[in-house]
Amino acid sequence: MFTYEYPHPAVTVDIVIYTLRDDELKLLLIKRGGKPFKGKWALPGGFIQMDESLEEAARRELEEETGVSGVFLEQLYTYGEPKRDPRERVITVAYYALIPSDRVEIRAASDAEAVGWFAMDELPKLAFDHEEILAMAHERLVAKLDYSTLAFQFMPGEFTLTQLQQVYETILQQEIDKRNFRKWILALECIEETGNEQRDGPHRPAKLYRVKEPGKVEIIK
Amino acid sequence: MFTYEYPHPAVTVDIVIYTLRDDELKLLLIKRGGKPFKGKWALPGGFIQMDESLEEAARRELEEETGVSGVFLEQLYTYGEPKRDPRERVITVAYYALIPSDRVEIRAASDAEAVGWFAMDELPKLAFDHEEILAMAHERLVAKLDYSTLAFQFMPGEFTLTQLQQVYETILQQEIDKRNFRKWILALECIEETGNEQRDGPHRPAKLYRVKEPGKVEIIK
DNA sequence: GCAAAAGTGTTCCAGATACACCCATGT
DNA sequence: ACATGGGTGTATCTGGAACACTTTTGC
Repeated sequence: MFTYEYPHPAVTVDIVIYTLRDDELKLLLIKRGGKPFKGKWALPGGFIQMDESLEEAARRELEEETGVSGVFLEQLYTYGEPKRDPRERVITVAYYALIPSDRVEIRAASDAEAVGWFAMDELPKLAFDHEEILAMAHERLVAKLDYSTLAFQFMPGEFTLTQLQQVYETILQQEIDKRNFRKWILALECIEETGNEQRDGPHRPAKLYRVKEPGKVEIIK
Repeated sequence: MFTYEYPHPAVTVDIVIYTLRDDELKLLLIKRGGKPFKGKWALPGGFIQMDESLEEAARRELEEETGVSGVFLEQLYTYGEPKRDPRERVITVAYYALIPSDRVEIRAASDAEAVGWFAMDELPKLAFDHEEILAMAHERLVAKLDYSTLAFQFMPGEFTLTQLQQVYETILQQEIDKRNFRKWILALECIEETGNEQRDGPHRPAKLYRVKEPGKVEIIK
């Protein structure tokens, strides 16, 4: 038992975990195994521990649910409406994470009945205020695609320009001219040819590229 | 006394309160009257109450320190390093506020020895991690000046284009071409002539403008 | 009439957009 | 040989940047 002179809220982290799969933007949801909202889908997350920072808490939860570490993770917003959790006052610090398409590996965590990747257009109703969190995460993702090199965080170690273009087209939901896209992306000087080619059908092989500084997300324009 | 099954952090809000005064960007600091960091300067802020939202807490603190309400206030970032406060685990949700130059009125709050407006180049050493908060607030302010109509939040009800230009020049710390600035700002169609003029010296009077939708901050470009 | 700030247009350049064909391969 | 996706260049448009003189007033 822990006792304080003044009331304290509980603090959680919730994470919007994005990846690209089957040419669709997908995010990870867990089916809640406990109260409240038992049986409803929700963002992965949990209570912070007293000896870890907020980002450490988010990375711990991320790894518990997906097994991945070292991926892009950024704080999104903090939600603290007094009644957002029916149990007690809970303030949640929301993060969003991007997982490269070749590192997806779901692990069912103990406190969830089920885990699943959902496309944006097949989302179930969510627990708490998680739909609001999702809306803000998506807004941020779309915005950052435009003014930063965030999209590279979805790419595997080697990729073709067409694959990269599909990432932009999938998230922005609009077609992009191939020549202009290539001119623009190469002018950023953030990627380089690996020298390898990908051949996967009756057509000319595609050059493979890699990101020069994989961890880095630069502001552009 | 308040008792919980698991340990809970304390949660505070801290506010970076900006205004423009004497052609300088200034922010409000308070001299701490209590422990920890007694006698040091810090951002205004305080513990959240259990029945108010985070933004309500920030607005309450803002009004306690300055007397103003209804001004621009936006969440900045949440800081939660385990040791950022020596007393106990304290997580702070930082906000920043912009006060129009004609509404500045300091009120000394009970928990502060002194209150003062500081220019960016005359800041004292600050308590806690408040310098980090300030750095992020300034970064956000400068960025938003470029891609939104945030600057209007500093303006009084009526203002001249030269005054508006000075706001940009002061915050961005660079000179702007008068003709290009006027062309750009008028093309936004966010301000309109009031019909009044300001005459204040041996020169041609300046037209006065007002913001069409004073509360609104639009994303531009 | 002079000093001081307000007001006003045009040229130039760079970056974004629009657009269509040839290339290398597997079957 | 043909079907498939990979790869490339030019003309145009648009928004930003550079730049100097006239206007109105108070003294």
